[in-house]
Amino acid sequence: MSSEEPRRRGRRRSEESRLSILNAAFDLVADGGQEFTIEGIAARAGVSKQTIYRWWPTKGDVLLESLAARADAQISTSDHGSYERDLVHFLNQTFKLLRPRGVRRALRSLMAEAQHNPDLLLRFREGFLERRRAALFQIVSRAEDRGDLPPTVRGELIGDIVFGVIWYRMLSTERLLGAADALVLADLLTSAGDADPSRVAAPVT
Amino acid sequence: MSSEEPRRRGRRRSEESRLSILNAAFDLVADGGQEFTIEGIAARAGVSKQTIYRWWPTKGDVLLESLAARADAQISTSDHGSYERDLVHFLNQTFKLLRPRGVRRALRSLMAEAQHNPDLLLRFREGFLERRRAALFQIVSRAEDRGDLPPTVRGELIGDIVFGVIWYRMLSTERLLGAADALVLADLLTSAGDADPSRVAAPVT
Amino acid sequence: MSSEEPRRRGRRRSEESRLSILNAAFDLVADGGQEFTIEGIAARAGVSKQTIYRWWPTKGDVLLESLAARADAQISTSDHGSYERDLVHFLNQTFKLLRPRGVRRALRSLMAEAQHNPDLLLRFREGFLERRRAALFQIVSRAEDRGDLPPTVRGELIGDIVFGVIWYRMLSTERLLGAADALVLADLLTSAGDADPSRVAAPVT
Amino acid sequence: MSSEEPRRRGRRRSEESRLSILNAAFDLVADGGQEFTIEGIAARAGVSKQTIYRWWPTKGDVLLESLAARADAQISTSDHGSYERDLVHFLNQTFKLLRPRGVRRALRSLMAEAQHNPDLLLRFREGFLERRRAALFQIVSRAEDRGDLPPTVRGELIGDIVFGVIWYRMLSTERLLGAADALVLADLLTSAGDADPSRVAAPVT
DNA sequence: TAATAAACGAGACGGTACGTCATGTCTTTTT
DNA sequence: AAAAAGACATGACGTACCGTCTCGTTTATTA
Repeated sequence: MSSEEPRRRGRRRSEESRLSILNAAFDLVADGGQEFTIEGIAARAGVSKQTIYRWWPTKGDVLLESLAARADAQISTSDHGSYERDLVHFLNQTFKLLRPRGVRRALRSLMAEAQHNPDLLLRFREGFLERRRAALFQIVSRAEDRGDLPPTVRGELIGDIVFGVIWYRMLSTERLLGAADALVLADLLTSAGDADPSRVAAPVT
Repeated sequence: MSSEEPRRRGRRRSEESRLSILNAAFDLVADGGQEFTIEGIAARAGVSKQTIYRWWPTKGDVLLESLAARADAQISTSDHGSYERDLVHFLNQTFKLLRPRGVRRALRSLMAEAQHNPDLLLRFREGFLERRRAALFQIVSRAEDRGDLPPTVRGELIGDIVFGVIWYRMLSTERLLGAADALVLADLLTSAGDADPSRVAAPVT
Repeated sequence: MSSEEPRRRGRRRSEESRLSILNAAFDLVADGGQEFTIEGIAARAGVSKQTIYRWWPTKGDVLLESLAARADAQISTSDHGSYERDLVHFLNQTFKLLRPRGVRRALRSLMAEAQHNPDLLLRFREGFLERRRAALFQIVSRAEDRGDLPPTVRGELIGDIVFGVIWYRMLSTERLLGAADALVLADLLTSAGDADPSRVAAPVT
Repeated sequence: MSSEEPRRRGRRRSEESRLSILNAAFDLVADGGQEFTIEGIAARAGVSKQTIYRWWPTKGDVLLESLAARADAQISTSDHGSYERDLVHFLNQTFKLLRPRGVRRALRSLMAEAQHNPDLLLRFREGFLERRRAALFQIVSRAEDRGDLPPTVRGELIGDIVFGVIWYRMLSTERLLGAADALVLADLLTSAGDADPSRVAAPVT
């Protein structure tokens, strides 16, 4: 166990500062007032700017660290017996995470930051987007093992559709995704795509 | 009828300035050097800042006007005989529009701008996103008229999937969408989706 | 007689505009709010900027024209029998003209404008300052004719002292000059200054 | 005793920046090219605008600080045996200080600035004008002690006349004051003024 | 009575400087 | 060391005026 890095010299990094920075960053962006700036974070966290710069390359990275933890903690990929039921469960968990306005604002802000900083985009992808995809693919490969996976919609496209719809909605409107959307999406992804025109879809808003 | 605005008094707006501002804005953001600023646009267009502020509320709106024109001009929704063929054609045209790096950069930048300015987001939605959706829905309603539209994927979800995939890809990676993706997507959207015909889709919110 | 400029073609200069510009300029500067700008004058006078630029080179000149008229109208140099009485009368008239805060503000503003525009300073000197001096020198030369003029204080120095004190007070404080000051100043300028002619001037550096 | 400010925390004010700002301001205004602007000062001093705004409320205050130092350093009020000799000495020193065109330009510019900013005028008065008057009054009170002071010209009027003539000349013309003017002025101020000793001077406000 | 011409209001234009804000770096003192 | 405090150079922001330049309209003089 122990061993743990050879115990560096000097004062140790303040866990208190770290946490108050992460919280300040999230709170500021969640509140929606536009003062999401390094100076604003420092002021709200009661911390010097230098302390932020010492540990994170950009304010986007602060946000990223803050959000990645939340997502990992709140979305499971447990087995519910069938591909479709797993999917519905996954989607509902995800939609629930996105219910608070502040969370959506934070994610939108992070995605926006990443657009004019390629390095941050990379870290965002690896530290967040790909982890969400990996979670989804646990479900997919379990379905594959079960022989549950339909032939039409496979591979990366599944992730592109699921997260595509989620992000597109989040970025372009304030309209939330809900349980009904989870059912329709799961249905689409599990249907074999082989012709029984007798079914009638429900009317869409 | 006529109507003909009553011919206002003073000097008229300079069409030359207007165009050079739109082009300068697009060029700057397309070049990727991060100097996409009002001052940069003004300098490159040979125009005073005030002239920009007089006609557009934010630099995002300049970009929006510049991009909306391009998209309208380059994507048609012509009839190719079947829903699937129409879709493939639409998707390929769209993917082609997005081929140049500069166009993608401009769209990503605009989407990013819109994230911290709700008013701009509104204008972006109405002036761009909804117009793209409307184009797609011409194809959809033609399919409906033909009796070509499968029961599973209908209504707003079609747009959410199509544009969701496109935007998600564009915002999170540099990987282009191509002809193969067009076929798979079109196939998905046209398949009846009835592996388990007993299921009934729940109503969508 | 007549002669009268050969009567140019076209519309004649609008006396109404001219007056409302002069008044607007004076009022703005007298009110003390800092909006003493060409645009402000135009707006308040209900006139276009071009009309101001057509007839005056700078806003200082507008003010100059406005003030010169007032001074000429209100200060006479009538004969009151002695040099000293003429002086006292002249000073009191001048102090009275300067009593309204707005007049002082306008003069101060004009003097200030003239400091960073040599051409305007020239016009200010000729159109205002020298005219005030000339008025004073009517009194002085009348005294000379009478044999009333003391030997000590003569020539330009008289003007420098009188207007020096007036302007210095006006520019550096809000303290008004009054009747008592007129008496002391007149006394100083009329005293022979010959109590002890044996005095020797000190060596000059 | 000591008192010694408790040694504040962060980085200390840069004396180098302070001095180059003061010099840049003076040089710019002395050169007469009209680019006496905050941006110009910053550029010439190799300093950011923010650093100027941090320490001085207006560019006039920069100039004031620059000029006050010079005047304090160059004008003494040493004892030359008599009131008149002291005065002549004081005047000649002052005239000498004003000999360089740049110094006059700077003072005129400062006086002009102060005219549309009452707060600056206050600081100008206390930080400059009143200090010059105080210097002069050292001479006057020494004369009083000696019994040297003539009855006619006393109190504030002395300062008003001396500085009135100086400023009026400086603001309204380019004609320099010289040794001859010093003699005449000193003579005027030291003459007993008793052509008609029966008259009594009125008290000055 | 038509043509010509100057002056007018309105208002857009290219500019310059303003004063403010946020960035990322650096320096000093404290823990 | 690491932290808080805070000064620094940089650079963009959005605003205010500057002086110039069209426009369409009005008023006068000349043909």
